[in-house]
Amino acid sequence: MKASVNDVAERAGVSVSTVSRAFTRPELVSERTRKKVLQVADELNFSVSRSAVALKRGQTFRIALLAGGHIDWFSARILEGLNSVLHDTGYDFSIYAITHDEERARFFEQLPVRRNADAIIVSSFNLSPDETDRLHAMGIPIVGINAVSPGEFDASISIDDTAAIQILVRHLVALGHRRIAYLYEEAISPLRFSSHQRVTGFTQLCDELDGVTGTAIAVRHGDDCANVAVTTLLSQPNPPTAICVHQDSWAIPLFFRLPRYGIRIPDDLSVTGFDDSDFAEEVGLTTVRQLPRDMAATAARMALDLINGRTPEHRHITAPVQLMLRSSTAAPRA
Amino acid sequence: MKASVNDVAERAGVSVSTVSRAFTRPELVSERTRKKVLQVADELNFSVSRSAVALKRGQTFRIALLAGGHIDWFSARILEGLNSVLHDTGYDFSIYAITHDEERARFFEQLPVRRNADAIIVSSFNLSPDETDRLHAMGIPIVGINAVSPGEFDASISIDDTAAIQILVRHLVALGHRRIAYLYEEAISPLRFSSHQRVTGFTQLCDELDGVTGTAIAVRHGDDCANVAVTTLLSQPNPPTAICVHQDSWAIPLFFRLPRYGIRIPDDLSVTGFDDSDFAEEVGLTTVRQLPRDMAATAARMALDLINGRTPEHRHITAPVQLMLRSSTAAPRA
DNA sequence: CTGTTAGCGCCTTCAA
DNA sequence: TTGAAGGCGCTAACAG
Repeated sequence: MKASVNDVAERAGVSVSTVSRAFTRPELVSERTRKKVLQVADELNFSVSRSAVALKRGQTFRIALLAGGHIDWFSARILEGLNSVLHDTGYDFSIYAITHDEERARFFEQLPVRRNADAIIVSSFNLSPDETDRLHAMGIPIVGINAVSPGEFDASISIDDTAAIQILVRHLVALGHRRIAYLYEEAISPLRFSSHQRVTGFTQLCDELDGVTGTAIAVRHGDDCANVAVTTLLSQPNPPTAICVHQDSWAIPLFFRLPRYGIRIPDDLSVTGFDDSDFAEEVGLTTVRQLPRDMAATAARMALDLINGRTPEHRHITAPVQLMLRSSTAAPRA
Repeated sequence: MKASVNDVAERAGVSVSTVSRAFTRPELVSERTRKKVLQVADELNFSVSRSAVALKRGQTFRIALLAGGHIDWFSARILEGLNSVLHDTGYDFSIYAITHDEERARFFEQLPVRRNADAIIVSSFNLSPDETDRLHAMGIPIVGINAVSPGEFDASISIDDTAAIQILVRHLVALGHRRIAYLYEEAISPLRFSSHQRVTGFTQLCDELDGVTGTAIAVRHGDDCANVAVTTLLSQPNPPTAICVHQDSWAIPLFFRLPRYGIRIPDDLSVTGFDDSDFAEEVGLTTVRQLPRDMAATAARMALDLINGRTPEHRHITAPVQLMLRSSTAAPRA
């Protein structure tokens, strides 16, 4: 059932090293021998054992992925992108799904990755200096995706969250909006997610722009975004005329529930999202597109470079974003 | 940087076997020795190399996951569920993302999993007898999730697709609907996805029920579900009063676009989904809930049992579904 | 171009 | 309770 190089060697009448070479460096083996070996290998259902290669070469052929515990639209794209590059090079994934702060603490304390991954990819996490140090102590390359860290990653690719949110703000201001709200996720832990930069980017630009009032409103985890939105709209005489939400999926409740309470989009309220995820086009949501699948593929290539001792052409990349204009934004009514 | 059992042994003044035992069978080592070893291991940043253990034990500590190339809501839950059980037992994932038919053919021809996974988990695939045979030839346990196969899996967990769709039909019929349409995904290859059973289940029950007309309509991959729906409604004098769609996400376009053309849900048309995925509650979609995360966790436990030579308590499990009544279904208007 | 051999890091008899 | 030694399957010198 399980043939090894020895079995193949014996049956093909060659030595084990020839078998090994026939697979790893075919150019060193004569055409005829190689064909013979490959044929026998096939007959015997042989294929190279990654564990053995790993042991011999001192690699693990495993990539650790540190990401949020819930695989949302973004994380799913990240996995797809990583896999599209890494799978064919023989790499598998160790998925460290971090849901709670305790898990996070445990991860950084125990570093279970030690000696069991060739690289670690950090997605959408902000790391503290301490955490970055711990990671580096493992002695393997660390690649960040949308992960800002005071320390340095060996490589990284991220969108410019600040610039991205400001594009949306400028779009709204150009339409004539002067009172804008931003609904963001109240972080469970202070350093949780890198996208928190959007909040500060939003606030800053609104402050700078003459006559523009920007209000950042925290949505507690588990709270309903629509309730928060309506509360905001009803709690002041001059409510915002536009609401930016942290990510596209938050806009769904707004689209469905606001009209029932007499608030039409975009007539009474403009709404913007973030991500350009699956249904954004469907519902006509103005948003900022990022391409996490592509970002992850790039991150994977950089990781491979670093693992193999090559220097990636670029080590720190800013990924492009694009404003997607749709029907959820319009000029405010007089 | 990379300490091995030898380093730990030397520094702790014991033999390598003692170090090994301190980790794998602590009960065989005296309290004092064990503490000493663990302490030194910590100082040296030691942790057991999975590659070496794998080689020694003849396992791989990898699980192959065969699934669709796009990680949708369902696949993401599957990954979460598998990882929740398998991660802590030292298992990583080899993700075989099958997008095209050629990829599928290549997979079954080359069987790259050979000797590089301890089990294979097949999610949402229908396998041909040939494919099942090929899989079995690898000599590792095969566990199916929502995967129906003429051959046998070593273990499986699936919902009853036929029963599930029929619950929805009966719900609609009880409300008074007599003309019902079912929008299903036209399979790219005849054996593609197991959920095709829903179509036959739908058609069968409608045929059986007196006075009920069921129409199954194929939606081509990439086609817009809303266009298909409106076409259906306008192409006959007595159009359906209810539409069942293949999965929740297809309902989103209906909710958004139908009202613009004067079709209100549920007043003019009842709509049902399938899955109870994230936004279903938000938009008030009547649907059937399945719990893929739980199913995957169960599948993972069965896989572990089979890998370790244990017999799972149940080998073939039918997972529960539940009708989720919401506001997208109502009695048809006279 | 091909064969021989040592050893990657660990576990597991077997012996003490 | 601990130690010594072989070998899991493969690759990379080194030798021929």
